Amino acid sequence: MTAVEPVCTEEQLPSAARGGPVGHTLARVSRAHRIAMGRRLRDLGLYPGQELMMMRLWDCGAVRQSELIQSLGLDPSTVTKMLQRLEQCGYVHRSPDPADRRAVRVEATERGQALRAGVEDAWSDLEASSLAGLGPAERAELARLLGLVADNLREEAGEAGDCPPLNC
Amino acid sequence: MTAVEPVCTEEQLPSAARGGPVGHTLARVSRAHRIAMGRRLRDLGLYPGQELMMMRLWDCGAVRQSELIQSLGLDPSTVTKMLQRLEQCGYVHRSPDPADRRAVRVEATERGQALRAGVEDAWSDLEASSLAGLGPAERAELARLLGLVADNLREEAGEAGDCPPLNC
DNA sequence: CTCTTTTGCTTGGCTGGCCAAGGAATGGGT
DNA sequence: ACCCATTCCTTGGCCAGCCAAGCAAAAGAG
Repeated sequence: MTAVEPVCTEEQLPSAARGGPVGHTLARVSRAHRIAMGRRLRDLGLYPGQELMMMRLWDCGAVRQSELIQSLGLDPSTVTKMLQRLEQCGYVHRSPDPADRRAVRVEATERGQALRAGVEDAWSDLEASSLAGLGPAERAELARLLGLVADNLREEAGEAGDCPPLNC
Repeated sequence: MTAVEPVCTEEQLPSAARGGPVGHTLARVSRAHRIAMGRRLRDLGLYPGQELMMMRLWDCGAVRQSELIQSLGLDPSTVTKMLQRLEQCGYVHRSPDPADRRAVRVEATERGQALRAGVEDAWSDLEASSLAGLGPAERAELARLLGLVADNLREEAGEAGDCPPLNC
């Protein structure tokens, strides 16, 4: 079953998107992916997007907020609000950095740590589901191509000279 | 999967995302893509997401709101609010459907039509920028693989039996 | 002809995410 | 020592997008 079924294929892309078929597909896929992830995360008590922040905290332990902002590539205000909510849920603890009174140190609480297994399962599960039918070579190729696009977009985003020390 | 390149490649993916590297990259790429698109759209007076709705209207002329919902795959409430804003901006006109007093007919105004060229340019431009360095074969492969993932996700989303008449 | 279900859309509430503006603290230059 | 630029974070405002409820009209039972 190679699924060449003439069923519904292209989801008829808008003619105005002729100039950007890949981008269009990318947008659709990503939204579906996010929704599917959100469904899994809801059972864990998280909203889509929060899991990425928690991952960073699981990896890095206590971290300055600015490093979170950097590593996630998010707007500072976004991070502030997300952390406020995560703190209110008890997943995260914030404390003033003694060495720099402007800064805030963030770390996952025990409740936050407890989410890790569930989140990892959710990601693995979704990965399996969304890549079903793709062979290892195809998966690798998809990852590679997405990486290229990511590089192009990162470059266009202005700050080409990225890749900072990342001391975490 | 070799990819042990010490450069900068992977944007060091969180270890908790090991189970879903493709999904993780997908999320990042898509966000960057959306932002880059938003930058272009702002000059036109649109917010990211709205252009997809306008495309549909450009293609279909007057359309029932429910068909918009269906074809975009969005939540009804999302569409309602987007249309309210687009209407307030004068890009869209909404009128009650005489044949079905529950329904609403939507169409692009002249001001809305006027956006078309700009949006198409924006999409083409972003497509070129984001796919720079990829050959035609790679682009096709990327589109194909994304399509497969889209199918998988659509299926998982429950309503497998989709593919409605779509009389537009 | 009435009662129930289904369809279409709206409102309210919540999150992620952006930008713009602003307030502290730090650090660099003179 | 001083002042100014930079960094770090917060607040407010706005939009896309979700879900849950709800209301009105249309389509199906009975």
